[in-house]
Amino acid sequence: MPPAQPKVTTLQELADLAGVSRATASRALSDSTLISDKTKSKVRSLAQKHNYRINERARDFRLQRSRVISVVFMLDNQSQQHMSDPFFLEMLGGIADSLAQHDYDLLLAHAPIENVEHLRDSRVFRNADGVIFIGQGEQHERLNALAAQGRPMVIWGSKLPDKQYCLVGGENEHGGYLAASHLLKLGRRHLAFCGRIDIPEVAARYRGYQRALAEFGIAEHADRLLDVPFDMRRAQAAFCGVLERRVRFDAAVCASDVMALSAIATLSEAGMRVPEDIAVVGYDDIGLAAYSRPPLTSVRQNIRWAGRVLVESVLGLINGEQVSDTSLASTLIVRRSCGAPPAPPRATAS
Amino acid sequence: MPPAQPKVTTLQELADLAGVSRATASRALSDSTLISDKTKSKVRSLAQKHNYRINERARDFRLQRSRVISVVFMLDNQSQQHMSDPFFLEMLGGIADSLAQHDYDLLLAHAPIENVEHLRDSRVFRNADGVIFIGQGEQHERLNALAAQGRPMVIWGSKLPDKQYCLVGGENEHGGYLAASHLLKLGRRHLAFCGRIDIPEVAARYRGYQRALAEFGIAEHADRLLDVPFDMRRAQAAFCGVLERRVRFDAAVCASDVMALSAIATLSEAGMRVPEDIAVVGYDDIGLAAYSRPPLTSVRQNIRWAGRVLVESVLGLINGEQVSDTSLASTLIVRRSCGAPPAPPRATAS
DNA sequence: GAGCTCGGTTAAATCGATTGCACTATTGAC
DNA sequence: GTCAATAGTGCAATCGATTTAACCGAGCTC
Repeated sequence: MPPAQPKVTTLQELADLAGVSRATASRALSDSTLISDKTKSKVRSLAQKHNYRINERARDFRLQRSRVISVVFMLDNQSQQHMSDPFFLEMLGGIADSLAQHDYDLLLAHAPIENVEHLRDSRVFRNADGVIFIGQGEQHERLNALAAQGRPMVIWGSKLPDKQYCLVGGENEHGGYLAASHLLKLGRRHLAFCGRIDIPEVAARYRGYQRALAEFGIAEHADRLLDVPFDMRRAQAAFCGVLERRVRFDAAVCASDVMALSAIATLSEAGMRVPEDIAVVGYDDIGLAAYSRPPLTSVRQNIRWAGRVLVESVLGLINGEQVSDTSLASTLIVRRSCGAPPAPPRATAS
Repeated sequence: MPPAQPKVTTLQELADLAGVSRATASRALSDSTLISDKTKSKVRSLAQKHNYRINERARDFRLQRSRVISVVFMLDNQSQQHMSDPFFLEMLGGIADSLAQHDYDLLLAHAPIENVEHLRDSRVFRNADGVIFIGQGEQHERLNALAAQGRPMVIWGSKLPDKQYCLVGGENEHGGYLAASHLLKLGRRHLAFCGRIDIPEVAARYRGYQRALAEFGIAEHADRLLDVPFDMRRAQAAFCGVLERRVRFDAAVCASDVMALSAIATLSEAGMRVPEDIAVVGYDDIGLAAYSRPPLTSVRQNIRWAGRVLVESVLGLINGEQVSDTSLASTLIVRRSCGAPPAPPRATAS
């Protein structure tokens, strides 16, 4: 039977046990050069033996840091979206993984935020060393104001003219271009764009879409810019409205996969065939995209990687490093929802 | 121009300003009965005027609490699931909302945990006042051991024999029964059950499924208990295996919607029709279920509500209250994937 | 006026660590 | 043998709050 070990929970107790001062014990554990090897090993082995674990909260308090990063999902405050889009989960997973690797915790804030400047004095900022915003919403200026105060923060979004904050984003313009030009190459000529272009990322995708149209010498059609919100239910309502207005189109570029799936469901319900009558492309390539019927063509962004970059960036800012913006590649994943043929059987050696 | 206000960041500064001691200022702000109304209002108005906000981290440190609840997703450590199931997001949202209302923060842990007992000395427990586990995985005993140490923790899952911990769960048995008996009532006779029954919740659903079969006097068929994991990709592989083995069935009860969607995709790909050839029922009623083709019939659990109950329970435990287990209702949402007719046109007054 | 009560306030300890500075002992140079 | 440099350690302040116990003055009793 091991001796009834008096639990060693504080540094003082450990120091007493080792017959040294608290200061020495602290330095021994943090491998300070001031301490002799002999003392170090004595303290450490005692710590090991008595299963002493440093009180991180006390340390963080002393060091005036929290080792917490806030993650704010900038939900559309109209749609009360409640982050139902799997995109968010992917992103959150990526961020959480990266933070864990750096020994940081994650504080989640996802209530719809009417005015991000109000966050300044809230837990989001006060209890965290840095903040990651997912999306800019329509609060570009306010984010600028926050960043101007020198708070370590990074935003996932799209580049805007007089941006002051550190930005990580996908190649939205290119993604929109990929989606549209693919449909055009397949012979579609009456494209519609679905999404709210007052959201910067969506606006960028729309610009790429426009560029593709222009390259093919096709005029835009005001009717075919459809104002569809991200959340599923409201997206469906929007598509119903489109059908009622009898807008004619043979292909749709959607700003998210959820939107695209909602479109496919609504259009099918109304008797149209996908992709024969209307080809659809989504955005994000969420897991379920491959399993919808028909499988959804989509623009893929490596969201987990994005999470990682966001974390590295905000930690860089915290450490006072020079951090530059980052852009992540987008690729088109072609599946049947836009009329592409099913994948060919396994390629044979040529 | 307002006077250049020296920033008041600590209680001491506020106290100095009010000409009282730190102790008095502290009590004034916390509305202690020891302090006269006059002093209270003086301190408070000064606090207001100089925009003083208490340092919560310092207070929490003094009070030896964290106002943080850890949420641990018990992922299947084989599948490395990375919580891609929208179910998790829904749950997380519900928990986050509730915690925010109680002024608690959320610490997210979602790495696959081989042994939950290792969490005992980790940030998950040490930096949080309580822990919520989502799912029991296969670690019932270890959860028991943790709970036995008196740590405030609540588990989302299914009731197991000698359970020691506080449990919140859905009516899994009933849910499985609902799904199976619905299919039976529609005339299906060759049911399959898809899911890993070594997971307690799935096992409970399976028991309900068995009960329904028994009520209809139908013998079980060992072949038709399909070992399908929760994650999409592996689920698909599993269904391909089932097809190769030429298992015959005309209906499937799936342990999750993601699994069901994967099933529908795989079966359709193989040339079968849903629901004509095979009817499918899912579980969870995730947002996308209604938008799949065909719309997915599913057993709905009110996940946001579940999140709320989990939070109330763990906070109750922290406050030393007597907390009892909770069971949340399950309902069947009938959609076309099981052959139910489309919803009738709007009902007219009879 | 001594002794008591009581309302209001403050001094000081405390939570568990880190770190600047002072201090001691050892060593080497002269 | 003296002095300076240096290596190793400890004292005490500090982070920003809460709370116990002590204190002080006013009012009351006897």
